[in-house]
Amino acid sequence: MAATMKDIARRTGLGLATISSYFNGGNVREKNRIKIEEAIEELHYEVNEVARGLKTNATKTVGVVIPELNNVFCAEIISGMEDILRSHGYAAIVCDCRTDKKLEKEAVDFLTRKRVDGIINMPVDMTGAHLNEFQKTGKPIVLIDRMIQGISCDCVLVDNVNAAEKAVGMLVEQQHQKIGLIGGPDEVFTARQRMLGYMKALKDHGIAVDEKLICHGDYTIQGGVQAVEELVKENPDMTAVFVTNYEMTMGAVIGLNEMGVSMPEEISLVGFDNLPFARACRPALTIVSQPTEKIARETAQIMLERLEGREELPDHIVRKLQTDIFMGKSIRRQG
Amino acid sequence: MAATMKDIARRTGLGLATISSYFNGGNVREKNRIKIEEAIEELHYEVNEVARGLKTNATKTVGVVIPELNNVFCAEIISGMEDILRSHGYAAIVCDCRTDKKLEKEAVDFLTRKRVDGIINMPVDMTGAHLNEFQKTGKPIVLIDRMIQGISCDCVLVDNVNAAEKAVGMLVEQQHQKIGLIGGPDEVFTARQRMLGYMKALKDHGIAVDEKLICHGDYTIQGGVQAVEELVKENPDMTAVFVTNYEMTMGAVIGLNEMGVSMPEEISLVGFDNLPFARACRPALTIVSQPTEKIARETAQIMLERLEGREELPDHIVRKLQTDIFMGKSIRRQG
DNA sequence: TTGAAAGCGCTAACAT
DNA sequence: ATGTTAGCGCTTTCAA
Repeated sequence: MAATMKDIARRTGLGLATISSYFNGGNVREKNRIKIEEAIEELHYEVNEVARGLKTNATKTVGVVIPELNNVFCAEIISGMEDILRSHGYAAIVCDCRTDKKLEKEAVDFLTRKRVDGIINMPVDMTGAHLNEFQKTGKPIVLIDRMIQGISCDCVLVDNVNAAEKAVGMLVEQQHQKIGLIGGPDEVFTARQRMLGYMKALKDHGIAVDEKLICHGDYTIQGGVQAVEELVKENPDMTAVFVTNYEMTMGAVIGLNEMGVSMPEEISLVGFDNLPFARACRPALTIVSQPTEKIARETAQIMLERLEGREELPDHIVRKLQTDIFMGKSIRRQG
Repeated sequence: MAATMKDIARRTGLGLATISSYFNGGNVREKNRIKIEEAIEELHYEVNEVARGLKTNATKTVGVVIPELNNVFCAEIISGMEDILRSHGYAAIVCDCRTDKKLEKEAVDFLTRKRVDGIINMPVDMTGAHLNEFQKTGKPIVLIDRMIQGISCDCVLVDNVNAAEKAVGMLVEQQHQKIGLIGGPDEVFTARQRMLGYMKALKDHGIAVDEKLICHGDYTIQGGVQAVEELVKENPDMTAVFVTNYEMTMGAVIGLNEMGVSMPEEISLVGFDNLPFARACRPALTIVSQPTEKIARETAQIMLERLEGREELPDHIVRKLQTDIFMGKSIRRQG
């Protein structure tokens, strides 16, 4: 069995409170401090965070619930957050719910039982039902990427309407008129926002929205392949496509590739996310690039402030970040 | 505050042991079971796993320490493992150590304090020093992808020598002789294995190993870019390259792209990992494909057996999995 | 500064 | 089948 504080107390002849005080930054006489440190060394003592958590009602652990770890956008954000959280002594329990509402609810309940100090969630269930019970604990929730109407909590978002607008605007500037959209599932917040931006850009330039040019993918690679195939088949006059997430962008490139449709000669393309992939394509892809680093940092910081912050914070913080465009060579000037 | 078992006891008029028994599958009279369930419902009771963990000395949590979450190979494996672990009631605390030995040691100590029931590790420090203390707890360790000499524990590996041999063999069959290697850091186990396979393949076909054709990258995208640029510059007679991980494969494709070197006309290429990326390239890449799903499953299963298994297991299980080749069009027949 | 003791929420003997 | 009780390892009053 691992050594306990009791063992240290016995070995040093000191009381439990003194040892505890030592670990919690209290004042301990110099010679006792030395005795304690020797005992720790010899016994290989490591604080038992479980016991501490039970007593203090704080586990120094935050739960992270996301739709797919196996999705570069999510992985990058988690990687960044975990780094910051751990450097502040917090562990991250990551739960991948496979874009499944039932699993998402289960994950939140699971984390509730684990008594995590807070939850960071990129929500799948847009009703927020999965968070209701947890919210009653009064512990902080930070939502990433997608807002939920009914839930009042902090939120780190990306300005997706603007992102899509800029992307489609660039195509229009190059004289494209028949611009296809490979959108995401209609129930996903970001997908709706990006669709909105697409429509806004068209309308602002006096181009009519054509339903036939809009295709709802499912944010997966295979979905992107299918969508682009469908779009190309159904719209011989289409000259450009805007793809609204990374996986589908990759899928669209695969699809064009395998159909033998040349880019940008036959079809111009603006994709989403993942700079390295954009650079690896031939020709390099023009893409919307999301600030994953910044999302990670903001989210972790807000969570840490809620957990540790002394000063009063506003009721719920909403941060909206802007995207960049990486200019590749996948857009051809039309006409 | 959250409801406790005491609250349920009070509300139902039953004793603590009965409630505990209810939660742990003991026998409880039907009418009491109903009373308990009503109380749970009304009080929104959720078991406190922290308290349970303190008592049972088992946290139902496993630690996962990896070099980079932001690396598709790692992300895929974690995603798969987490799924299986959670479906068995285990949480996964993921620690990304950024390929830093110091951070890796810190992560393991951190997890030790958190009293995780076991650790899954894709090791960075090949001396295994970071695991010594944890191993003294007697709790299970499962290593992924890289074996450590000094540490006796379970291990799920990929047959990387064979993988590289097959890959290089394919190039030789197409009459390539001057085959470049973009290898990984020399201190990484898999990198050495892949290098071994490369050499073995050349020797078996009577081709002399040329140091100038070997380049050590760092397993990153940017490293791949640099490596391919160097190799192409230094070796005008080189006709093919074998790249030994996904990030560098992407980097190599970017490099060729940006140098304007055509593939496979000027340079044939065999890459590593990530089927979708291979398909998205033009032309599609021929790659070595690692069984990430299977690695995840095997690892999680071994861990679960160590944690729950009644039957006696061998001292340390070593599983070695085979790779596949995905045939793209990035190899040109030479001469 | 240090020690004694209570208690966080749960499980597991043991007794009934 | 159910109740009583001790104790997991820690923090935190309260006294000394």
